[in-house]
Amino acid sequence: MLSYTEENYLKALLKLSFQNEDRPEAGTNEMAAYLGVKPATATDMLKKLKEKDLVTYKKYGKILLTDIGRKNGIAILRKHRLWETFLYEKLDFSWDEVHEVAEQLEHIQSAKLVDKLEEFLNFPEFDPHGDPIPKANGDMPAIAKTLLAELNAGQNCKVAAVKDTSTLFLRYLEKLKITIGTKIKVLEVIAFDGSLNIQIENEEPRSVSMKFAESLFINQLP
Amino acid sequence: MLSYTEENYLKALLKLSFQNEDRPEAGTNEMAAYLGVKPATATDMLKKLKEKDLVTYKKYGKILLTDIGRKNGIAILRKHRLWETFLYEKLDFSWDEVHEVAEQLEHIQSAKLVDKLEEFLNFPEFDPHGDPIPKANGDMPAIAKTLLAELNAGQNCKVAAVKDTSTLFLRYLEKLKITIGTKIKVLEVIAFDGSLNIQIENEEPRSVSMKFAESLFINQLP
DNA sequence: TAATAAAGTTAGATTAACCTAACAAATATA
DNA sequence: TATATTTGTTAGGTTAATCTAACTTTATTA
Repeated sequence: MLSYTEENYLKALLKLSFQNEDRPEAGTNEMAAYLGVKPATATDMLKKLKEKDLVTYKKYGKILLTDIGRKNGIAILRKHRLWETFLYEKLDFSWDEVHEVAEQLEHIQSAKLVDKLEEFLNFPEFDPHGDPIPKANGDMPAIAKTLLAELNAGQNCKVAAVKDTSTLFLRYLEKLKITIGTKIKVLEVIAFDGSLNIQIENEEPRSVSMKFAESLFINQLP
Repeated sequence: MLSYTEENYLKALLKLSFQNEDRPEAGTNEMAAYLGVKPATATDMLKKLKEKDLVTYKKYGKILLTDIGRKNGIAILRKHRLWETFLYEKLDFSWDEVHEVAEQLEHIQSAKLVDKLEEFLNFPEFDPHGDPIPKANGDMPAIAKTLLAELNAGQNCKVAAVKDTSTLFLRYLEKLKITIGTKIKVLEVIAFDGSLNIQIENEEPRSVSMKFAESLFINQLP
C-alpha cells in the first residue's frame, strides 16, 4: 500500500515524463519544484521509492519510473481524471475548479469505486481538459500533441486538450467560448510576434497571442 | 484546518454521544478503543483538541464536545452520510460496502463539493442505513430510537434505521428482504427468550431473536 | 474502609514527511 | 581546462501521530 505522499511522487514523475515526450526521466530538483518540497526532501523520498522498486534512482542520476511505478502512477491518473469528469459533468463544477478537489479524491482507495465511477460516467475517454483517461488495464487513448501554434494560415482544427490548465487560461477560454471539440480556423499567422488571427466556430475573427496558441492542443481537420 | 486524525476524534466523540443519549460525554479508553489506538495516544490528542477549543477536557475527567467541536463533527457526519448515499444509490454499492469507502471520502475538503453532492442526490434526509443526514446548517431530522424489541404483539411498524451496521447483520437483513421502510407486524413475543414472531410485509411469519429485535430501529404505525 | 481493579497519564521512543545548512558532484562557460 | 554555476546529497533537526512501560488517580468491591 502506498502513502498519499508516495502516490504524489509517482504521479509527478509520470506527468513530467509526459511533458518531455522524448525524455521520460526527471531530476531531483525538477521533482521537488513540481511537488512544492525542498530537494533534500525529494532525495529522501526517491531513495524510499527505489527501495520499493517503484523508480530507478542512482546518486546524481536521473529518475525513471519502473514498470510497477508506472502502473501505479497511471492508476492514480485514472482516478484523478475520472473524478474530474464526475465533478464537471455531474456536479456542475467549472473547468478550473475540478483539479483541486480531484487532487484529494484521487487518493481514495477502492478498486470497486473507480470502476463503478467509470461505469456511472459511461466510460469517458477524455477528462474535461481533454486529457485521455487511462482504462482499468492501463491503456490510454493517444494524446493530441499538435499545438495550435504549429498550424499555418488556412488550416482547420478541433480543440483536443489544454496544455496550460491554469485558472487564468481556463477562464479566458470560457470567455472565448472555447471548450474541447470547438472548431477553429487559422486565418493568418503574424510572423512578427507569432500571434494568430483565428475564427472560433462561426464567430467574428479575432487575434490571439503566440502564448495562447502554444497552450492549446488540437487535432487537425481536412 | 483540522487534520484527518483530528476529524476522526471529533466524529468518534459525536458518535459516542449519540450512542448514549443521556450521557453525551466519553472517556479516554472508550475513545481509544473506538478509534483503534492506545489510551496514551488518545490522551495526547485530547489535550491537543482542548487547546483548539474543540473539546472540554480535564485530567481524569470525562470528555465533551464544545459547540465548535460539535459543529465540526456534524459537518463530517454530513459528508459521511451523503457519500454513503451516493455510493448506494448511484454506484450500486451494497448496504454493507458503503461505510469503509465513506470513511475516506468524508475527509475531502471542499464546501462546494458537499453541497453540490447533496443537490445531486436530491437532498436526501436519510442515508442507506436509515440514519439522518445533517443539513448544511447543522440541523438533523429526528432519530428514530424505538427498537423493534420494544413492541408488543399486534403492533405494526416500519423499519427506520439499523442500530447494528455490521456486515453480518446487514447481510442477514438482505436475506430477509428487509430494507429501510419495510413494514413489519409483531405477531407474538416469546417471554422465555425475548424472541419475536413477525410478519415482514406480506411474507410468511417467521421468528427472529431478541438480539435481532434489539438491532433495528423502527417507527410505530397505527 | 482498605484492597483491588479499572481508567487515565506521563515519559521516552519511533516513523513519515518535512526542513535548513553545509557540502559534493556534474555541467556550463569564460 | 579551470572556474563558476547548477544540481543533488548528507547530516542533523522538527512535528504529528503513534507506541510501550511505568506510574497515578478514580471507582468498585469484599
